[in-house]
Amino acid sequence: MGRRWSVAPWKGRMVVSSESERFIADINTDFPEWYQDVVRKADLAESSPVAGCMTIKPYGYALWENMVRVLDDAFKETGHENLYFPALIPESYLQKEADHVEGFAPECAYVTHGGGKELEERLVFRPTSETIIWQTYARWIESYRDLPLLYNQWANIMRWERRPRLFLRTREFLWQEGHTAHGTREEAMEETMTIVNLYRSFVRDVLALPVFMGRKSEMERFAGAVETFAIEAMMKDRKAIQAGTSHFLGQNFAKAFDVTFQNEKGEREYVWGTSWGVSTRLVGTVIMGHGDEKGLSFPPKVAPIQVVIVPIYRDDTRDRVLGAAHELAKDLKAAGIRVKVDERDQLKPGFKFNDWEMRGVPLRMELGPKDLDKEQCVVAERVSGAKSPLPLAGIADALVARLAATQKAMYEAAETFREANTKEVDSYDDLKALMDEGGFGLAHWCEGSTCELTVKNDTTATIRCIPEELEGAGKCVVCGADSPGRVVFAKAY
RNA sequence: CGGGGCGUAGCGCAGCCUGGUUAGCGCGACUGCUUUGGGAGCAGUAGGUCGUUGGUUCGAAUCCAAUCGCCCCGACCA
Repeated sequence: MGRRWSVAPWKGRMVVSSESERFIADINTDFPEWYQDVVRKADLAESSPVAGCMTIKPYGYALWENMVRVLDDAFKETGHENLYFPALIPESYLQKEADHVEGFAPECAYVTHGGGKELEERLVFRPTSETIIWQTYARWIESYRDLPLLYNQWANIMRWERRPRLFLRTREFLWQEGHTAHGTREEAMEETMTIVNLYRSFVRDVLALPVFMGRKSEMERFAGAVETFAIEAMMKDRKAIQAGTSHFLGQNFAKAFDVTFQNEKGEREYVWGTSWGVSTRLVGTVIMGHGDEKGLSFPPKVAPIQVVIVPIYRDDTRDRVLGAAHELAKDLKAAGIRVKVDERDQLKPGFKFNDWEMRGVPLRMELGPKDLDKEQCVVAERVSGAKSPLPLAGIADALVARLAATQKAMYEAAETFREANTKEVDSYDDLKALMDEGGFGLAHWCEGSTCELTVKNDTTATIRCIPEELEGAGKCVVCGADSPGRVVFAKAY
């Protein structure tokens, strides 16, 4: 898998491989390789001895943890409680909902032996927990007084994917899955929408990425759901990624697992359900949504390290500079900033600059003896590359403000990028051309599966979602029939 | 599951076609000295069942077969 690097002509020699190994592939010409490079070289994760599974390393896990913290608070604020169901599910449970089993059976992993003996009934390692949860809810729910049930769990999931990629599609991954039960259709639908809107705000305000939010077509719907809603973000290669889903389950699982309650009038009714989730795929979403030719670029709100201090010293100034760096770090920490002092003694500052840029740290502080003499430091921004001196007095407040500005700038850049690569198209030829060059195509669709499939076969692009804001009469771009609105077409992860 | 590429030191590679001393190189690691404001230099040290199994041969990293794994494209799929 050798990589060739172009010769820098003025140097008059080949850039040797030892040098180029420090660099990453070109994001514009070799996106998949770029992705692998940044994940590996930034120490986010690596693949494991078991195909398709990954070891998440501390820097990558910290990113996930930051997302988990914000989301978990948001779930609790909206009235949800956490609990935990086991990973192993009796095979027979999975069989009870017809669409569900059809959707998940091909990618299930089974436990067949335990204690040295073959099990009487195989156990499925959960590909999602609807079945075991609804089986249990049947016992937990008796009356309208037990409703709503607003539960969430943080768990690992196993789906035997055929083509795994770190964070984007792994056989084992981490996620949260909310499973709620309600007394009325309206209430369950409201819950579905509350969560998908929560996901949208999270991705916008915390991950700094704009999304399209909308209904899924019947073809793209979750196995067992009546309606699926999703948020779709654009990656730097102009492909779409589904960043979160929220499902209105209707009474499908209640009927499959006989989950009923007595209403105020004493009548038995089936309960209404929802389920919703986001996963470690969000890490991949951030990587591909913000990365550039220099590597990763993390929004301050989730960056494991928000400010890195690179001390610059010689032997005779080491103690002075390092001492000042640690004092500053203490101040920044007190101001709530996630800060790190890069004390690696054997590396030159220049190397560290590039290293932390590749690893996506939003702000870098350079601190040397000359700065200390002037009671200042030099602050460099990852996104703009701009470097400027800042007085040490009041530095914590100044950096808090810069982090906020960076968060905003990153969202705006992502939005500009998405706008530039999103087009309304009104002919099938235009749609095919756009899907070929990459980007989101907003086109009218008659809601027929035949037309949807035609597009998929011709372009490999799919309908990512059907946003409410694109409603309005028109003619289907494929067949010319009446269309209730535009939908988002794109190639997707 | 189909097409293509690849498994040699922690990482990146050469060697294989045309079998033959002790399997090389760069980076990294370790030790020492000099360095340190945009990817440091010199000297020395350690590090390998050549993915695995079987076969051909006096002799296999090299030839043959099988097998496992990784990457890309496609099919399938959150």
